[in-house]
Amino acid sequence: MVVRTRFAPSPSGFLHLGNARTALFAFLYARAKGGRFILRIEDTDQERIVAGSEASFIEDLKWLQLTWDEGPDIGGPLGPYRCSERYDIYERELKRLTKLARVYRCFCTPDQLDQDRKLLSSQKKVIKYVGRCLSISEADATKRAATEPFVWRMHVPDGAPVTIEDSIRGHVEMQREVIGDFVLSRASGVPVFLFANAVDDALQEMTHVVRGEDHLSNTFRQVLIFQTMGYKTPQFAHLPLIGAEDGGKLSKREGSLGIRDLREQGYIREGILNYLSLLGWSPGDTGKTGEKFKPEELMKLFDLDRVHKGRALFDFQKLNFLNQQHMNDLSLAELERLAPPKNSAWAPIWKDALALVRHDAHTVQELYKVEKFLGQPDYQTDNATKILKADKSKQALEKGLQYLKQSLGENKALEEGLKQSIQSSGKDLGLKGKDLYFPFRVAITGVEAGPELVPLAKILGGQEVVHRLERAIQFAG
RNA sequence: GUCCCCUUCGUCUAGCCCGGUCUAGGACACCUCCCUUUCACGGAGGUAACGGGGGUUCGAAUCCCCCAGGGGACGCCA
Repeated sequence: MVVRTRFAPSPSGFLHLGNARTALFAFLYARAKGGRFILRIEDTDQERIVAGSEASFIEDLKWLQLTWDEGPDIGGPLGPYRCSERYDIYERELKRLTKLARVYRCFCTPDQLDQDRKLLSSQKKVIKYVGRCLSISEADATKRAATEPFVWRMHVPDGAPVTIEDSIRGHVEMQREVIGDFVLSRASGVPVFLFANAVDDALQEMTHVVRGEDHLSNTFRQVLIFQTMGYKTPQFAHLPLIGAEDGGKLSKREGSLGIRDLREQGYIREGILNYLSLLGWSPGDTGKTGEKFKPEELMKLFDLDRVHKGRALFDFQKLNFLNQQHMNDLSLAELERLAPPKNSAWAPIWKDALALVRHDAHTVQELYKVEKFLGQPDYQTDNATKILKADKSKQALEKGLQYLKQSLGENKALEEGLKQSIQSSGKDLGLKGKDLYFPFRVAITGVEAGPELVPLAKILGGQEVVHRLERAIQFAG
């Protein structure tokens, strides 16, 4: 049996941490089992479609390289892969279902249904359809259908509980009495998600349905559809939901947690994928230390039965760590491509500059902190002022500058020259350690912390280093 | 309100199905030390958890029951 999984987003939103993780798990499972991953656009409700949403999903999924084998853009043997292009199929299947189960027209207005629900709620009863239209005769219903709007409902008779054997949650069951007769298609004739989704999963031969836990209660109704229509019920896997860092709902912060946003903030796909895979799943003992996994490794290791049941809270710190780990695997050329110099004057030295700060950066964006060292240092800050105006700072810098000029005049290499100049200056004045190096560091960069001084000086060039030392001496004076 | 699901370090988790090997392991973060002219990287340590209460058992994080807390669903949304 070839495993087939799918990701079926509604084109009303965008790819965010929550649905990206769902897509990832479905994708990884298909890959781990040598199966196929399918993209289906769930656009049954035309009113909710947001322009550009589908394209945005496709772009972000492609960026993450969660590549699909069948989908709306590339087609496939069991298409179409967009719900809006499958209305004739839903119509046909609804007609078929009508002959297999008690499916009836419901003429209740939204207002009536709303009142029913309020009453039920006040009576502390299960909120479900009251069955008002169930008793309308077929003849009457047909007659009224000519002039009144109606929806199709499927009747759920009492009986044995509906059960699901979930890959993650195990055995789950629901009493039929609490399910209620549910809507299959709207007054407009368009099927609702519950029905269309089940039809699509069946006809597109999905073997595994991987989705969020928020769908769990829908699943009982869909199982009823699968069973009465003679479809093969897929294996379900309901993923735990992801919560925000503060323990609240992720949706509150959805705006800042879009995959697109993370990408713009400088997270790379390997880091995001690695982090997301660990949100609710763990590989168990892999025989190696650490939790860094490349996408290719995940495609081998992943399995649904190792998904955790409890919900996970999103944590930027771990994302940062893993992103940094994966950035370490990138070559300087790749880093430069991801973070090109913003100032064209820095282009010739940019790669060397990135090399100085690459291990310091959690994200691609953080690489740009090297700009701070390439640009003119600011001595006006409290710390810089304090260090430059300290007791022997000015003298140390003057001595150092003197040695450096001499060294450069003799055409010695800047790296060696600067190092010796600082040391000689220290010897002359009896300075060492931070008292000696901090004035030079601050003179050249403006701050006490940063990349190694000598390599940085090499990038800046002798003339620039001399210039900065002179400026610092002037400031100190 | 009703139904369903969940609950191990601050966070992500291993272990749970098949009770003892768990004085509960790993990762992130944090702290300490080493490396180092600084920060970081890297290396070595450390602090830190089985939601509560009953049972079953010689023995329970692991099995059973109750409670509490959290989440989800209850739409002519998906």
